[in-house]
Amino acid sequence: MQQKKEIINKLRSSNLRPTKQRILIAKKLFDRKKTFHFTAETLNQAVNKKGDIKISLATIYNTVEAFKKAGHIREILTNNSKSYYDTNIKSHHHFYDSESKKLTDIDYQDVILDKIPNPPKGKKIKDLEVVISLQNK
Amino acid sequence: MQQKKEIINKLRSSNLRPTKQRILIAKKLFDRKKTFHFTAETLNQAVNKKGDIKISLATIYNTVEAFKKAGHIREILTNNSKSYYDTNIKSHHHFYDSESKKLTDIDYQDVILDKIPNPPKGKKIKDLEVVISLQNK
DNA sequence: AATTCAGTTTATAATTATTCTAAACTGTAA
DNA sequence: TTACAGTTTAGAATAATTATAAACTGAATT
Repeated sequence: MQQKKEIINKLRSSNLRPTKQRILIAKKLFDRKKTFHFTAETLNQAVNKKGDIKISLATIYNTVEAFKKAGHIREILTNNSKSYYDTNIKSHHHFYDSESKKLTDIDYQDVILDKIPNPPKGKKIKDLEVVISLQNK
Repeated sequence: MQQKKEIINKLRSSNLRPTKQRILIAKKLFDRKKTFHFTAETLNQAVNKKGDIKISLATIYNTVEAFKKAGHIREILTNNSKSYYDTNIKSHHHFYDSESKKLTDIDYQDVILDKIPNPPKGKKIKDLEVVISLQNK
């Protein structure tokens, strides 16, 4: 469980002023046992469900972008029109269920890459993602 | 080089009436040596550049969707807001250059997966994609 | 504690990509 | 040649996201 102080430090350490809104969003995102997959829409619902304070959708977008830039969350590849994010920032892989449009983490040790290509000249590898699309049997 | 007849057969075989527009789009897509990566926007430009006939953007979208359903093209995972497609329909992988927003095919034999996870109960694997994001050195 | 001000939030407008609508058009089967 | 389902089209509608600019606020300075 992340204490408020920890959250404030996390924000401060990435040059994000710890505002009421950011603290509340950070709590929703990081104060949980399992990692969390979300879109701007689902985060907005989660954050504005309870009485608390009302956070505008623009702030949801701003904050998600700021957290992404700071490396606190990462964006996941899908071919859905919405952007999906994950609070698990370690390099890892996903199942994408095209029926339910839900993502699930794949345990890191369950994908083993034996060979990966060299990047083109002048480029380096920033990230490698494996996405396994699922369909009903 | 795909002859007009071949293209018409391709369309017919997937129950797509071979209209002027579809034939022209199919030529642009399939009558080339290398596989082709495109978005609705770039395809629209490519198709409407030359004098030929004018194809509306709605038809571009309709046709891309129809070709995708028929399995003549496949959609590629990116986290760009636009949809990217590939005329290479064999399962294969990509580099995604986040600076130029360009995709490049990775030779099939250059990625070797040694282990992949079992799909969840009731689901089967539809596709597996590896995307390697690049950044400048 | 009051002041200051850059950083932040907000409602709303704007933009971008895509899908929908419904009228006009066209390939093809009869 | 006709008839009609399938297709195309312009333009409207929608969905997700980003931009704008006014109001607000955290925190450094007085």
